[in-house]
Amino acid sequence: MTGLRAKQKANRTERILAAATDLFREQGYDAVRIEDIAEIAEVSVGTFYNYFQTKGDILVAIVSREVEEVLLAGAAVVARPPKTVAEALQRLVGVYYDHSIVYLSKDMWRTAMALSILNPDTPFSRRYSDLDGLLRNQVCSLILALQTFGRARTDVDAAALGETLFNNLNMMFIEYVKSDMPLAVLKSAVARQNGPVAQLISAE
Amino acid sequence: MTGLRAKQKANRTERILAAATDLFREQGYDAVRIEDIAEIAEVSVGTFYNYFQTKGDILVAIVSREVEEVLLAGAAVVARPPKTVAEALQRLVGVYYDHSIVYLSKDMWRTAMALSILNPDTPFSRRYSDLDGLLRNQVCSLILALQTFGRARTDVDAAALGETLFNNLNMMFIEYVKSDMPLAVLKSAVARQNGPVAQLISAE
DNA sequence: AAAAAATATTGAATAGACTCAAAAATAAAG
DNA sequence: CTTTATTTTTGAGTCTATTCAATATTTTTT
Repeated sequence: MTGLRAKQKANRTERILAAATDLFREQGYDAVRIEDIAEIAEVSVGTFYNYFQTKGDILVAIVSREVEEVLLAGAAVVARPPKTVAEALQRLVGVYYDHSIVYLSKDMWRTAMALSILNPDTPFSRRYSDLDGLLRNQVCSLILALQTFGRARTDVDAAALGETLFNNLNMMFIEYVKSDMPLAVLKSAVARQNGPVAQLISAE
Repeated sequence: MTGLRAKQKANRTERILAAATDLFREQGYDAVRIEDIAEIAEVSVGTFYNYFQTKGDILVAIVSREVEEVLLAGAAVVARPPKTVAEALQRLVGVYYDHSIVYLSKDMWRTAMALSILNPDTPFSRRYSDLDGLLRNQVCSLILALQTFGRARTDVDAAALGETLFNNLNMMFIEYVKSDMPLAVLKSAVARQNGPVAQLISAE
């Protein structure tokens, strides 16, 4: 039975998250003050800090929600991968990138990524890192699936290769949010980078 | 002819950098206050801000100096690469990592990387990004050198592959500074990841 | 349903990064 | 060597994330 307290807690968490999400999107992370979030969420500053450890924490929480969506979208690609290695990789990468930018601004991504490096031991940073790990595994799974379907050579370590490919696409996403690069440029750059690997591991 | 002003400016820059380097190493980035740096460097807080835009800026400046050393060390490996692809890659990676941790703590690296993502347009962040680009090129050059020496297949895009390999080793370094992973574990993880690529591009 | 215990909220106080108008130091001009 | 102009330093003041002791609310006990 959910007591009054539990209900209020869930309610406040939701209000704070919603307020922060809106404000971060509208004004950018830096311009938003905890006071602003607290006011819109109708709680005090102190209460905000009862629900989230730091200002960065709530951003990482918001971004983590988004990464969960990305993960789901990626799973669909792994389940029915395109025929060739190059196409399959590009499809997965495209899904990742497309989903990543629907709700979150570059500013929010940049800040969240920076903060997860800066404070890796915060609960939400851990969650974010875990999700990153799941994405990495997903790329490995894709390679494995391609091997299973006879599309890729089976004499290569799928996990090792998948990790490398994921780390590359992740680092390229960082470059993207750091700059004013358009999404299309990011995608074609990664396609080009994946080219040699796709060529080399494709089944003859 | 260097006037009095120019001399004093160079002198103060040096004092501020030295003070900040020592303090960051001793106490960690967060624990050091601008006031502390200013006091040891024998300038005022305002003057500090005349020389560096932000607290993060000076850290990125310090780290950038270090990356220049790493770049030099890497050049030696590219000039005379080991015989096999796997060995050559591992030698270069090892040189990068070994040099990176001589003067800078994990805390300093973590903070510098996070800040270069957070404020990519600060002058020192640009410099840091540029240096990263040079390191990336160095990995590409290594692949190219291996191809030239007949150690690697010449039918693969060396630049594309080099970028991927660099982005991977860079991302793994981030994982390393985020965690309490020992250096040896980092190195063997990257060696494992590079395995498939080395195998695939080695000349028959 | 009153009292006691446990849990949560609150906002004034703290700390430290950063700013900026006045003062000082250096350079240039007369 | 003065005077004027230019550049630099300075530190008190501002802003905002974060803390914490007092207060209020909810739950448990009697």
